[in-house]
Amino acid sequence: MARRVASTTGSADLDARKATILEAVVTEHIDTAQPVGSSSVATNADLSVSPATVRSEMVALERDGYLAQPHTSAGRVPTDKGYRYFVDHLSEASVGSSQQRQISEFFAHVRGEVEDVLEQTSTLLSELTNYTSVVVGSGHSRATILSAQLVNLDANHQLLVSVFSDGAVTKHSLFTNYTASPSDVTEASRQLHALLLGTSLESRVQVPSRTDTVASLVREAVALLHAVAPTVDGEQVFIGGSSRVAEAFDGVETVRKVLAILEQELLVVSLVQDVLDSGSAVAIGSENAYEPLASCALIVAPVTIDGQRAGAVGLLGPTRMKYREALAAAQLVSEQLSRHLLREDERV
Amino acid sequence: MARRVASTTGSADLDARKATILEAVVTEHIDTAQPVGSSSVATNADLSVSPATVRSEMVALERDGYLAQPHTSAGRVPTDKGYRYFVDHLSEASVGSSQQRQISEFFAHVRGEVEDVLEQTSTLLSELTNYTSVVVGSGHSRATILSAQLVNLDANHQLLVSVFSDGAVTKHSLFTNYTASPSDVTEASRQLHALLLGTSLESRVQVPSRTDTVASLVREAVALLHAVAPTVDGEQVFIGGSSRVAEAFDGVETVRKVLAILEQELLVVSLVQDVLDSGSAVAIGSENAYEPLASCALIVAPVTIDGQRAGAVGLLGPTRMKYREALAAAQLVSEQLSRHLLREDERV
DNA sequence: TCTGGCACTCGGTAGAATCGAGTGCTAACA
DNA sequence: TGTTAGCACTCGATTCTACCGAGTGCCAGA
Repeated sequence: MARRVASTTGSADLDARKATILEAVVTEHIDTAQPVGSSSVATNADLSVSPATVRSEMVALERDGYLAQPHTSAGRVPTDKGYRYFVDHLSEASVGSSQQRQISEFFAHVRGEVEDVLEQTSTLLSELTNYTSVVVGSGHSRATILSAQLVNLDANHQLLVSVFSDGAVTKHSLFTNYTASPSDVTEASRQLHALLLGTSLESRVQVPSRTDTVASLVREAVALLHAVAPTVDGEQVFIGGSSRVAEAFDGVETVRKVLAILEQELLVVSLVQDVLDSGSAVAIGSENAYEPLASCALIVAPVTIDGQRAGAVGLLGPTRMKYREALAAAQLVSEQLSRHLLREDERV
Repeated sequence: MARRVASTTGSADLDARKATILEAVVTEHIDTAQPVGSSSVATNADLSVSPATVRSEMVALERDGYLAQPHTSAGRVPTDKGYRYFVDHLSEASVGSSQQRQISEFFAHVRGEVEDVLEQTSTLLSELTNYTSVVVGSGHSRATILSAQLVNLDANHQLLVSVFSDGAVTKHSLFTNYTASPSDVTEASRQLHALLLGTSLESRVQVPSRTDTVASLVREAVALLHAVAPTVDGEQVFIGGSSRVAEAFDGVETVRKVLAILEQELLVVSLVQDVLDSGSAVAIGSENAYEPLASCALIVAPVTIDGQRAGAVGLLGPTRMKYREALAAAQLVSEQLSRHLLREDERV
């Protein structure tokens, strides 16, 4: 398991007692949102030592950057590094059985287009956890093309409609500076279909080199499709429960900043991708590449089809979020979603 | 112009001085978010009377429900009825020239699919006004069908892909409890295309009554398309600048509630529709059918193509929003958008 | 190495005093 | 009759103080 921040200071594992204390502080702070004092740690965590002992350990933990004091004579609060240690040493937890049922129930009955499933999944995840959820559906560059056609909207404006084996349908406008007759378009559409059928967006396709209208249409349509394909443009982002941002923070300004981020799909995609690349399942506070997320944690679980990344599900909450439950929920949902999409895929 | 609330108490127009005072109170309160006192009205509004006179008028305005006092010995605040009067008697204002340029600029250069245009329009509107914007694109029930095809995803799962004259592309999954061979699907697709070409979703279509697989496929596909069409399902909603909700209110709880509403597309559509139906351009506070919007105002301007409602643009802000500017912006954008869509449409 | 004891810090809360914006009322005035 | 100046009054907001207590750091003793 990655321990990015912890490793930067070269610190090894904490000894058992420090670890227990850190865990107690994190747990209680997540629960109460208040600084945690030595005495409550001494009583709650079942190490039979006095508050004074806990205190001296806390001093050490603060020195090493795991804890911080809002001000003298207040309790301790975990730092990002403290949360990081906590998360990295989290005992695996499974989601509650009622939630488990809710998830199975959902995937057993959900039906319809992939987009709808992804959107509903994002709502599900948000309702399960009470955090804002993010579902990213990656492009369909691996899917094969089942159908491609050109539809004549206008003498200079055709619509390229493609259907993919994963059930996706895309449309792209093709504007030409020459005029194509309806019959040209029909013929181009026929050729295009024959040409692209069974290929994927990653395939090389032999386009006609002739210069007549039909050939030009075909050439431009293929180029259009292949040009747009590999960009992030293909990524679909679904945000669920954005109103929960307002539950997670109590400063209106923080809420505004976080919402502003969620509005930018590209940014969200890249944040999620960063977490996936980091090798960890969570980005905590300043680990997020984006400053306004300093008080947020982003949990991400990949969605795969046949071992291929097909997207990701994520949860965005405050750094003091309930990592154990949220991680478990994200993981379970991503697994089930992967399985669900695979099943859809295999039908082809 | 409608004066829904005002008319409920049977009150006629206010006399000139009361109107001036009310306007002054509303204007200042919108600006400062503070209760407005008699003296500042006396100096700012250019009726040459003393604060005492203003005061006695304010008493009357409060009695009639246009103003309210947060507590004794505070200034006055407009009620929803007060805002309503203000809005109904608003002098027409045009948007600033720099904004006007921004809007023309936008519509001169925007290109691509309708959905993209609508989404970008919503961003534009939000940036122009600093309020959260709503753009609703209505269904394409009037548009004629340019193409319809069935694509075989699976023995029991076909995808119905339709292309409309307005450039819209829809897809619907068709699950059958019988098995259709690829050639059946191809044939059904051919028939379907011939059958639907040139019709609109409102047209009656003569479906084959035979019971063979192909006919069944055709019949079910037509039914599927026509069943889904007239529902609100066809409405597309684009929210722009949802983070600005957090700017408009300072209670996190209010922000949460409003965001929660914006998450429900159907609700948003119906709210917008309500305003359109009301005959006014704005729903203020409790005029909104939905209680959590009691502190919000919703401005709506219809988008039309050929006199037909094709959607709407809206702005959601606090009741103390800048009505004049926001109304002007919404109106101008809706006009330009209508023109833009019409141009797209006429090309067909 | 741990612990109990203790002085100390400092944010939060409660209460009192004060301030002042704004009101309502009244009596006089045009 | 409508308008105005004057004035007492109200009440939220602000400031100040005192004080409480949770929590700390340190130290001496077990």
